[in-house]
Amino acid sequence: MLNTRQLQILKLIIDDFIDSGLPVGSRTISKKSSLGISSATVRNEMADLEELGYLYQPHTSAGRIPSDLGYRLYVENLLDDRLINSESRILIRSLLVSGKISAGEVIEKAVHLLTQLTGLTVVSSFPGFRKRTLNNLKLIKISDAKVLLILVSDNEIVKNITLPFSGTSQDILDLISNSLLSTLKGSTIEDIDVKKISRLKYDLRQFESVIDYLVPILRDSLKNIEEIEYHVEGVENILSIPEFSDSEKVRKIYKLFEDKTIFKVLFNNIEDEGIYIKIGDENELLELNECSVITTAYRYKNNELGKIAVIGSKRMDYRGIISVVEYTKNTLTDIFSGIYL
Amino acid sequence: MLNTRQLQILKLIIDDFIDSGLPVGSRTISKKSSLGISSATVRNEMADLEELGYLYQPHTSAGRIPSDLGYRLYVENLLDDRLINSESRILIRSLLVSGKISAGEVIEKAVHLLTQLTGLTVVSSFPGFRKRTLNNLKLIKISDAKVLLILVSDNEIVKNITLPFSGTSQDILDLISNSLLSTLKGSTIEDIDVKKISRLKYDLRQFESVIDYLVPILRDSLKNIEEIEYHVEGVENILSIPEFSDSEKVRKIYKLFEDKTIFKVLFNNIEDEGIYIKIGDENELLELNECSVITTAYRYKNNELGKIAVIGSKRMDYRGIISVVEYTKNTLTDIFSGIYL
DNA sequence: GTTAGCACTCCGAGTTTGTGAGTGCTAACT
DNA sequence: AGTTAGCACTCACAAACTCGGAGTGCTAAC
Repeated sequence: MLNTRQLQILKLIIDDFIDSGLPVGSRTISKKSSLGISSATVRNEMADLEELGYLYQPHTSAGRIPSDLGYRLYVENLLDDRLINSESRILIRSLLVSGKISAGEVIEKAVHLLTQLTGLTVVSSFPGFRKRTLNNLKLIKISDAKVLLILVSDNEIVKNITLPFSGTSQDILDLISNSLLSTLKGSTIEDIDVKKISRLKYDLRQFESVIDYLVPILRDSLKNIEEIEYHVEGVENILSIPEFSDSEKVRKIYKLFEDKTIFKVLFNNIEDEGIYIKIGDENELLELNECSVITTAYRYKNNELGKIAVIGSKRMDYRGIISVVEYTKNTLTDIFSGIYL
Repeated sequence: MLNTRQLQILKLIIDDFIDSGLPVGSRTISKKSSLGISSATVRNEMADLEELGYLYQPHTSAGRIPSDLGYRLYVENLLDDRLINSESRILIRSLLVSGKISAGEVIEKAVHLLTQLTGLTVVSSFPGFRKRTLNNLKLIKISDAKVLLILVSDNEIVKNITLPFSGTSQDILDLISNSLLSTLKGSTIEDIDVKKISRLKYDLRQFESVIDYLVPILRDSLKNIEEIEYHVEGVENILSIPEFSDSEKVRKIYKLFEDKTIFKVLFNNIEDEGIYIKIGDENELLELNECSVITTAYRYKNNELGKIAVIGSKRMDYRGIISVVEYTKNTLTDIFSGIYL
């Protein structure tokens, strides 16, 4: 569709705009280009590129700015090979020594690192809990009126749930814990239902009244378990996007991140480990239509996907950020595949 | 020092400035005041008040703005009786039905409510953990390589600590848990030391090698326990303070809240259940010298203090906010004193 | 002690002006 | 046919200017 020279010019314009944030004029390109081309010629090409929708002018007699379509072409065809500098590589790779800490903490660390390295806003999701099978379980007495239920899934996620539950001792709770565990171990969390729990009554007939009391509480609590855990960091970096100099817009974005339900939308359609890029209006969330979002998924124990999104200005350094995100994703996949544990 | 009329005028000026945010002129006060006083007279009084340091002019020929000293006088002597509207009262009182949920969750809910009611930034601290005595403890196997240590304090705080610990079964962990608990129950968390833990070796001679492995890990983990838990909400409301239209300042504040060590400074010197007010430069943290901070402490189980701070513009509605904060504090104290459990 | 009156100050909003970067178009050149 | 020099034109942005209004301090009279 576009000839080589047009592509070159488009790339130069976008590179320059990403760098400066100012509309790019024909003279700038003429001087930068190694084609030995005059500004007049560049102007002609620019007019064509604008007609095709890759560029636009904020006003007559201003230089050009890439449109969303222009960025799209840029990220798909005009990015140089992804490369990641060795400092970043070493930093990210340091996640590997985290065999000692929990999976959730690894993700937190990864999000923190990505925020540092990109200077942008980073969001991650951790694979679901409800569909996992139960591996361990304990009831722990906290006070006369409260008991803590600890659930451990096969993917090492731990959930603490506080239950209102009085008049029992830790010894009885231990017995109930063990019974519960032997009944439920291997079920998926979402499959745990009253029927299964009720079986307890027969195993532990001497505590029937306790069990009667516990069952409905347990059922309600299990229903309320959050499906996915999210981590967010660097929201304040939104402030450095010039489009958000208006503080009302910034507040909207903040509100957006406070309500974690929106992350479902953010990670919608991310179904493999590829790098997904959404530019401006391509984002479903219209609060983000001045942003670009780079998303990918890491593989958790070969069968589930955790997700990572980096949110920044449309003028972000796509090449650098994609490479860092990709490297982080691969590292996480490696860690969770167990190779390095 | 100041006569009644001067106080009245100062109050009118500050009320007006809090309302409008614009320098207040003599004519405005002359019209508002029920004293039947001309603007010229007000001007004379204003000149006096300025000389005494309670007011200042942003420039000649502008109206007056209260100085930090003026605000100080205002909050100490000129506030009407604190009153709280019944909707707020009901909302806050609804925290009482939270006997079912954990203390930490109650605080979170309270912080959320305060953010809603004040429209400002709210920070809270929850009483220390290290100085509490240990009430319960469990080791739970998460995977082949990881064990979760659950600690429960006498004030119902629960800590999860993941330990790298391989090659053992839940049965052995249960035995160790029980031994550990009987050894440590009643110690304060910070008093748990290697000597005490080592006693295990003699109780559980058959698992000597396991214990040898566990002790140093446990010791290191206990050292790293966070003293105090903090909750923050509504940081985005900082954006609506006009002094923070400069986005660089906002970033600084955000950075401030990311590093929770600063909360220690914030809650420094708050040692009883009174209402503390810091205005502008009175704040130790110079990032907050355009803000006012209202702080108080709720009583936790009669012997410890949790703390609450509301951070907003110097132009905040002191009366309303103080009353809401005070009512929340009292409600939390009631809840944790156990009266309503 | 209070107030009317007045000269004075100064901000801020609106207008004017000038400049520079950029454009599109045309005509000449290769 | 593609490229380029040249030129008239456009427009945003910044600096300079103008002007009205809100507010002041001071003085003199009440």
